Amino acid sequence: MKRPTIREVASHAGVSKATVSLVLRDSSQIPPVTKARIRESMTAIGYVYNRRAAEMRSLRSRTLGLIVANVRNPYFAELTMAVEERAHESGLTLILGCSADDVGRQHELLRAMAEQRVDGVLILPASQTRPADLTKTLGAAGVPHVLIARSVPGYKCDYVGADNVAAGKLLGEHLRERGAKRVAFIGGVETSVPRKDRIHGLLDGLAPGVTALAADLSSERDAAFEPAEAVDAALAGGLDAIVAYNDMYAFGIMSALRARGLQPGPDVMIASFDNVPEAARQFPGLTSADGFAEQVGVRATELLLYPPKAADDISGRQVLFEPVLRVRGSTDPALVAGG
Amino acid sequence: MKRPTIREVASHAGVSKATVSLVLRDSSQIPPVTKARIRESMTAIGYVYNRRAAEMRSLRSRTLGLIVANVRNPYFAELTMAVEERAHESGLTLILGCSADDVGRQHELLRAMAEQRVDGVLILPASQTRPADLTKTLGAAGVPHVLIARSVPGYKCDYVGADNVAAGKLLGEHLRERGAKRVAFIGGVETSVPRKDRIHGLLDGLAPGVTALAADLSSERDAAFEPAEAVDAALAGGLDAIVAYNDMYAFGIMSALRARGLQPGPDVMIASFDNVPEAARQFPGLTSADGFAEQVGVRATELLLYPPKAADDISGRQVLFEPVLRVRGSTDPALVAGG
DNA sequence: CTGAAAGCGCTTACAG
DNA sequence: CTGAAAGCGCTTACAG
Repeated sequence: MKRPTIREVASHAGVSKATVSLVLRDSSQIPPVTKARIRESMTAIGYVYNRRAAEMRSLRSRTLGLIVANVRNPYFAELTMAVEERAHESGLTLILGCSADDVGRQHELLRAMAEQRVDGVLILPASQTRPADLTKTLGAAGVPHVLIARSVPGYKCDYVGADNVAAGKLLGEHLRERGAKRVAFIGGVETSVPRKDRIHGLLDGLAPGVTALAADLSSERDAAFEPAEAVDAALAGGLDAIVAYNDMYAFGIMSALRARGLQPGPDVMIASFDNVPEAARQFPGLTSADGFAEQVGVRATELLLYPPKAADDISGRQVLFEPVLRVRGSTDPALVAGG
Repeated sequence: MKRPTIREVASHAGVSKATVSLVLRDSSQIPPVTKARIRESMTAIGYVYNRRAAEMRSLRSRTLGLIVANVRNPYFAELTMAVEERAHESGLTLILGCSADDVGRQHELLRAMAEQRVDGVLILPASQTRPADLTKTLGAAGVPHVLIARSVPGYKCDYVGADNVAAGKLLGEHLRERGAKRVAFIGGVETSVPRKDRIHGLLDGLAPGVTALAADLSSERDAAFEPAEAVDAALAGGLDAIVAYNDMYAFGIMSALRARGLQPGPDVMIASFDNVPEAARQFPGLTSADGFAEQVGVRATELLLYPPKAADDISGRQVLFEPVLRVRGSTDPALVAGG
């Protein structure tokens, strides 16, 4: 099935291809009457603009790539929607790739996006990503890009995310105030930068008081994370609070606690990071440090669309969101009643 | 920044453009030694394949469009990931659009995808979609497409989704067996086809026994759904069970019940549709009819990639998944213990 | 205000 | 085994 081109439109309307092209872009050079006539020809023969051909000639793609590990985590889902909306507003088409936190898969996606000549890429790097992984693909192809939510040590470029160190500290201080004595950290991939940052901040926030973090309780788990196992190990060590790497881990941990007859909150405090909407819907509600999913997505897209002036810092702009703690029943019994 | 083209590669390697092109597609016409030499030239000058140019010439786009209302609902998130993975396996790039269940937005997305010359579109139609909305864009442009999860009355085309009528019936029978006497249905958009199907099946499943559905308790809500309000209305009518349009509504309803001092399960049974992973993590676990998110995504992608033979039915293939009910503590106190 | 020609970066026959 | 030419569907100067 051959689709009509501007050539067919031109001959149907009795004008040249160039004139049709100008009408397509609604040029003021063409008188309204002519425009109307040519547009009638378009609908008459069922013409559909071929944007890819146009973009090839003008050497732009009006396309934006987004790579996330996974869209099942509500944090990334929210972020993805924010990016899609912002891209759509700017007339850009969004290409989505899910890396499954796998560097090989991520590499294929980056390559495909470079070959598609995307105008830019937003990437939540897989946790094992090294600078060379990004240099080889994005760098070599000269594709503008912004890292989101996870930075890559030793790789300088624009970055947007929550301030994980500050958020961890806030959480640590909160638990100390709530009287926690022994706190375990559970979840996250060992190599993850946000994980290190969160633990770092947490220790800082817990330290000033008498509260001691039982560092040996800090369970490190990979993708095959089994909450029951981690919770058993933590409980065996004796503890009164658990900090999860993020809300998704926390949900699994809460369920594991209940299965052991323990009430999250009254029996063991639990708190985490991201503050996905589901955190508020748990029973009891889950205390969580906001991850600013939507804001991160929007700001990252804007950074990509509006590159820095020559005067700006070339070594990479950093946008960090100040932490906000959403305190709920999982660390404050007074808030368990619901509502 | 001008990127090198096959022309540069050709002159660097001392061959013609055609030879380079053949190497790019790993043609067996070119001897391995020549290939190796040309590939060295590519890396030497930093050549990146321009897939869009290639596709324009060969009149394919190797691109697939997916339109969902929103990816925040874990059901659609799961479906989106399944589609992305399946597309990636077939060497296709995924373009994602979120309609926010808005027909206008959906129209813009469909138009953009047609202009991008996607090879096909998977669409979860916005609930207000009429046949003309799809005919004008996809039909006129001759873009192959498959509807997922929601059909459009009066529009014949390939469709993949759960069997909502059968699922509703299963749920109705389950509640009848559990001794429900008065059941309210809450949530969903009034015009939604799955909603009608679910209610239809539910009534069928409840009917054979003495159980009576208080039809007047069936609250219809739009995007501005306020669970508290709906729950109050339902409780005022007197009831012992609530069926939610889907799990996301159910979570809000459970939270509203708790805020009123009612235990989901023991005090008011609650069940819903989709069976997103979060349903199992609620406390108590939420009884839900499976929505087969992953399977729906995979099958729909396959339908798009492997169009029917000429001999097949032209009026649209239908793939309906047989319902499976996941019974949990929200309708069976024996299962509340957790685990 | 409109047209003829060149070209975006590839692939596709067709020669040799 | 390799090259010269035409063309995918547009846009972009440049004339007139």
